[in-house]
This record gives sequence, C-alpha cells and structure tokens, in this order.
Amino acid sequence: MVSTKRLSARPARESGSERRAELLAIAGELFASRGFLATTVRDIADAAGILSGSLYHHFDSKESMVDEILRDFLDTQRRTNERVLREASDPRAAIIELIRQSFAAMQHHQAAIAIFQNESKYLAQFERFGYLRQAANEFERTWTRVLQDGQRSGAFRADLNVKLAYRFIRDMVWTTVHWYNPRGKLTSNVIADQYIKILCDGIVVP
Amino acid sequence: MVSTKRLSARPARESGSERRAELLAIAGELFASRGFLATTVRDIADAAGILSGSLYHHFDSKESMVDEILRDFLDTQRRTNERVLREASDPRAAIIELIRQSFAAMQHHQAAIAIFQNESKYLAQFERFGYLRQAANEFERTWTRVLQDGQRSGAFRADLNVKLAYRFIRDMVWTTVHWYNPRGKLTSNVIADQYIKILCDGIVVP
Amino acid sequence: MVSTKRLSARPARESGSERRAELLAIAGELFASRGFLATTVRDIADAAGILSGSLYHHFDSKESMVDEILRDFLDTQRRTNERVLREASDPRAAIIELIRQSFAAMQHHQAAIAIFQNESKYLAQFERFGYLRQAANEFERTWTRVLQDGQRSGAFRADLNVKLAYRFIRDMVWTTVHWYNPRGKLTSNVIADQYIKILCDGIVVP
Amino acid sequence: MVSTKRLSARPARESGSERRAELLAIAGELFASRGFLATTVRDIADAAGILSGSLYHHFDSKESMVDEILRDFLDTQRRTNERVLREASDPRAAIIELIRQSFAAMQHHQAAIAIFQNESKYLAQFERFGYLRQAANEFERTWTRVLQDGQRSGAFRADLNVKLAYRFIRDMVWTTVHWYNPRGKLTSNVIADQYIKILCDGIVVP
DNA sequence: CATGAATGAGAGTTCATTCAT
DNA sequence: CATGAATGAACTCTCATTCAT
Repeated sequence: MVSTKRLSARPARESGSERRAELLAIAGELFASRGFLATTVRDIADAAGILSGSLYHHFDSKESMVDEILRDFLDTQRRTNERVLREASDPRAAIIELIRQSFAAMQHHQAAIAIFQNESKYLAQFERFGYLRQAANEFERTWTRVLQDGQRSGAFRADLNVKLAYRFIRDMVWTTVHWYNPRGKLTSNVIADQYIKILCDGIVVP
Repeated sequence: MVSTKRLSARPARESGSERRAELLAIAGELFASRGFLATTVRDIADAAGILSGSLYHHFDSKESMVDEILRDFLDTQRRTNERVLREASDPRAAIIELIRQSFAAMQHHQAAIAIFQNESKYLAQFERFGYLRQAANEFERTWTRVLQDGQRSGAFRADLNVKLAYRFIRDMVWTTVHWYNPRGKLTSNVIADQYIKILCDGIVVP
Repeated sequence: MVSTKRLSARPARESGSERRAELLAIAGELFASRGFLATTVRDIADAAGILSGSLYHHFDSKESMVDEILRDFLDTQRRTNERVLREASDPRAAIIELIRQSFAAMQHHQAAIAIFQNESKYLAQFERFGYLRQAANEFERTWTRVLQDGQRSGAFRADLNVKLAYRFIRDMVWTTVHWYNPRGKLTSNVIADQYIKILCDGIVVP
Repeated sequence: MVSTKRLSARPARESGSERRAELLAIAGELFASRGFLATTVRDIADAAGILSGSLYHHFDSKESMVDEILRDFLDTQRRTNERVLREASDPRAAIIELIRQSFAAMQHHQAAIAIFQNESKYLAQFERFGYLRQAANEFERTWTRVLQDGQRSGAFRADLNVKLAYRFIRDMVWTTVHWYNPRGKLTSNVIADQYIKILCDGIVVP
C-alpha cells in the first residue's frame, strides 16, 4: 500500500486542508461585511473560535488570506467566462448568459465579489495584488468585444457607447452584491431576469 | 439692533472659515480615493502642509471631518430632489431629471458621493452616523414613489419590480463615481444621456 | 531678523534634537548590555520614562536607532584614523597611535563599539546594514597597510603573518569593550599602555 | 549481576541517542552562526527536516539544548586544562600549551566556543546558567595562577599586570572563533604558533 | 517518533488624540 | 494657529511550547 505520508515538512501553510477552507470562508465573510481594514485578525480568530496567533499556522498574513480568496474567485470566473463565450450562439445570447452567470456566482462567491468590488482599489496599490488590475482589464476586454460584435451584427443599438455600456452592465451586476441576500426572497435568478429585461428593453413602455 | 457678530472669538471648530473648507476638501479627496480607514490624519495634515496635531484646532476628530462632508452633500442633494419633484411635469420627466441631477452632482461633490458610497456601511454602525441610513431610506422612498406613479400612469412597464428597478437605477448612478474623471472626455452630461437612453429603451434593437 | 522657523513639516524624525540624542544614548546602553534582539522597544521606553509608542515620534523603528548609533561611531572613527595616518611619523608610531585612539574611543563610544562587535554579524544580513561590512573592510585595509609598511621598513618582525597580526590586534582592542568599566580603576590609558607593551615586546623576558 | 541496561524505555530526553547528538550539532551551528535569540526552534527543526514540535521529544526546551552544548564543552575543557597543568614542566610551557589546547578545541567545539563567547552574558542572567560565570571564574583563576608563578620565577616580565595579561590572552584566543574556518588554509596550529610568538616576543624587532 | 493544530505571551509598530509652549 | 512631544489602545505578527492523534 502506498504511504500517504507527506514528503514536505511544512504543508499546512500551502496545501488546501479543510480547516484552511473553513477559515477562509470565515475571513471572507468578515472582509466582505466589514471591510478588509476594519476586520482585525482577532475578529477572524474569534469568529473561528481560536486565538489570533493560531491563524498564522495556516496563513502567512492577513493579506495572504484575502489574496487566496480573490485568486480563487477570479480563476473560477475566468473559466466560466471562457466557457460561456465558447458556447454562446450570438452576441445577445452571450451577454445575457454572461450576466446570468455573474449573478449565479453570487451564490457561492458573494464574499469574494464584495471584496473584489470594495477593496481592489486599496489592495491594488501593493505589488502583490497587481493581478487585480489585470483581471479587471481582462474582463473589460471580454465584455467589450461581445458588445462590439453585437453592434456590428445589428443586435445592439448603433448609438451605444460601448465603453460606457460595459461599465453600465458591470456596475449593474456587481453592485447587487452589496444588498443581495442569498436567503432572501429575491433569488439571483429573479434579479438576473429583471435586470436583463431592463437592460435589453428599457423601463419605458414603447 | 443686536449685532449678529459672534460675541467671543469662538474657536474655528464651529465657524465656516475658509481654512476649514480647504482642509475639508483635502480630507474629502483622500477619504474618497484611499478610503476613510486607510487615510490617516497625518496624511491629511501632510497634504495640507501642517502637522497632524494642528488639525485639531479646526475639527474635533477625524469623524467630525467626514461627518461634515457627508452632511453638506446630503443636505444639498435633498434640496435638489425636492425641487425636481416640485417642478417635474410627469414621472418619466421626474426620473430623467433626478438622474441628470445626480450625475450633475458629481462635478462638485464627487468626493462626498464616493465616501457616501464606500463608507456608509462602515460609518453607519456608529450612532453618530445614523442619519446615513435615514438619508438612504428617504432617497429610496422618493424614487420608489416616482416609479410607482409612472407605472400606474402607464409610463413604465407593468412587469417592473419597482424595488429592484430602484436599486438598479441607484447603483447605476452612484457607482459611476468610482471611475468618473471630471477632467476627462466623458462629461457627466454625456454619461447621463447614454445611461438614460439605456435605461429607458434598453440596448437591444427592437 | 531671520526667522528660525523650520520649513519642513516633520523635522523631529530626522534632525538632531536633544531628546533624540538622549534617547539614542539610552537605547545604545541597552543594546550594548543586553543585545539588540534581547532589548525590546518597551525596555528602551521604560528606561526613558515614556511609552513605547512615543519612541516612534522620534525614530522610524528599532533598526533606525541602532543604525544611527553605528553610523555616528563609524564616521567618527574613520575620521580619527585618517588624521592619525596623516600625522604619524612612521609605521610603529602609527600602529601605537591607532591602538591608543581606539582605546580612547571607548570613553565616549563604548556602547557603539560593543554593538558593532556583537551585532554586526546579525545586522549585516539586512541590506540596510551593508555598510557594516564595508566599514570593517576599510578598517582592515588601513591597519594592514601600516603593518606591511612597517615590515618593509624593518620595524616589525619579518616572520609576521600580516593578516593574522591585524586580526590579533583588532580583537585585542575591541574585545576590551566587553569588560571595560569607564568608572573603574583601569583607565583606558593604562590598558592601552599595557597592551601596547605586550604587543610590541611580548610577555617573555628576553 | 544487575543489568546496566535501563529498565524502562526512558524517553530519549535524557539518554544519549545518536539522533540527539545530530540535533544538538545542528542546533549548535545555528546558535553559533545566528545567535541564540535569532535562532528559532523552527530554524532548527527545518534544518533537521522535522517539525518544530517534534524537537520536544528530544529536548525539554530551546534552553536545554544550549545548556547541554555548553556543559559538554566546559567539561571537556576543564579536564584538558587540568591535564595540561599536571603535565607542564614550567609556567612558560604551561601557558603555551594552554593556548595551543584552546586553539585545538576549535576543531571540535567551534560552535560551543562561539556560543559561550556570544551568549554567556545573556544566558547567565538566568539561574539555570549560573555555572557559566563559575566556569569563567575558574578559568581565570587557573590562568592567572600560572601567569603569577611565571612572574615569580622570572619567566615573564615583572611589569606585567597579571589581570590584564590574562584578559589579553583569553580574548586573543577566544575571539578567533569568530573568523576561524576549519576548512580554510589557516589551520588552528598555524594560528596558535603565530599568536604564541606575538604574545611571547612581541611584533617589534628588538 | 513525528505530525499538525493550537496556545498565550509578548514583540514591533501605528495612529487618533491631547496639550503645554 | 501651529508645533512637537507624548499618550494609550489596538494592531499584525512571532515564537516557544503543548498535546491529541
């Protein structure tokens, strides 16, 4: 039988143990609800039922925690976006599905999304978090391309400022995270449908 | 006749001296761009060319500064909203003008708006800033009423979830503050026009 | 009359105020007697009669304190060495005067010398303290040159290993700092005389 | 006949297993090169390829490690000194042999010597390490006696301050440990010869 | 014997705030 | 009005040590 013993002498800080995941979830909730700076490592430790020093058995620093949370989310989202683009039949369907998937992400990544929204500006000033800007740029390029394709194919209004429309949609989707309640009456599906309708057809009766 | 001049040389802490206004402007920019917590009183003092202790000749605390910034903005905005509602001919015109005025506010209150957006959640946990929640509720009531009136009068789609539509519009307007550049090519008027068009008629060609 | 008001907004951390000098003296004594690592900033603050946080009004960090102490000492010592070499008539006189000056330095720089001796190895691993290695090399070059000159001129034994002789002398001088007591019976002059005699003529009766 | 084997499987904490010796050697190197305080138990464990907690199967504490290292060295050195004194024909030969043996010790006890040199002051403040001061005193008594005997017998200069001469010799010998490289060109024998020559006859040509 | 999760004390540092000058 | 020295609480992080598995 093959030994399962670890070869490395200090695995905990790097591998994906269950405890780590639990702690990251706890930290994520706090970062999202109180803000990164306003959340102390003692807050996190208290919420986890351990002492603050014990967190450093699992993570190098508070920054490492938020780093891991954000990377996880961005990786997932990037993969989802790529899949949507591969499978969409036309620009209109692509935009709608991108939006729907973004709302869907709120169910499992609400904390990460909120952190990405609220703390990117602060964190991106540190070299370590340079990838946040890169990710934002990549998203922008993706969405903008779809909007342009749709405009060329006649699916979207010609008088649309694509850059502004992108920002409009992006903000519309992500700011929802601030008030979305996964246990509330408004499911992410309902919100997505309403927003897509407003976006596509406007609020005014023609 | 009783003089309106102050009897004693009251400390500047309460009067509206020019220096105060300057300092508030400096503090506002920093709060808006770096975040309230990430901005130290020394940052503010440095930017003003004085020592941090000297700020306390003008303000009681860091909180007092943000408090004054936010109250100024909310008072102005409230008065503007009231005027718009008095003068608007119908719900559609009212909504459009409310949006246009919100965008217009960005020219003189960008910092305050950003702070209101980013820090309300954090600040509202302190009793002193309870008025932030009240102001938010008041705005919601105002806008929601207009949307409902418009729905009843047949101006807006009947299948609109008014609460969601309000949030949609609110977020759409306020998040702009994060990327709006008062010295950039996109004037607040252009942004307002584009957003109103999307909002009213959607992005899809009918 | 010319104003003496400072132009800079934050002078204390950089200029040479009296308080700074006092605090540095206190810190130096502690670093020398307990070791740099074993001395906490709270120890220093306690000895100075203030709180630990108050130290940071004057210094950026514990490292900055030891940095300033060491730079002061090395600068002084470098200048003294240069003067001795300029004024010495021959290598034998130069070596004797270098040693005498080194012992003399103990009266005003005992703490700095002890720190330089004890903590150089630890501190030099940080980039900031790279100059410690440079200073050591410079001292070595100076002393070695004098020893070689003396050997060539026939003043010193020909069978002397110059590199070893340098280390011998250097260690002989600097280790004294560990037990030298400026208020004890053995003045630095007495020690210097004895050591120079041993060094020049040996302990054995010819 | 009573077995000398231990009756129970006593924990390795007290026995002299090979693993213990290995670990002590590793710890000794680190204590010597980085300093006792600057060496963490994790450093030691990492160097040994185990986790820090596992060290506590072998030793009670970090202090126990350094304690054992120092006791080993001091015992050996004490026995060597006693043998030298028994066998030496006269004070001059005794001093020379003491020095030679001290240099010889560097080959197997370099780490211990360095630790004794660097950390005695710090460690001796704890009761447990009171024996460090005693050992130092004992060494001083031994060497001083030999120097006095030699002075009386006319072997050493009469104008020698014995106390100072002792310190001179002691420091001369022990500080070598800071730069001695057992794999370098300068063998401990060469260094001993040079230093003994300087000590006995001085550096100046008579 | 070793692991890995945890403890608990204490380290260096930050920062809003105060106040005599 | 401004300075500059100080406070005091809180912060992130370190580390020797313990112990169930």
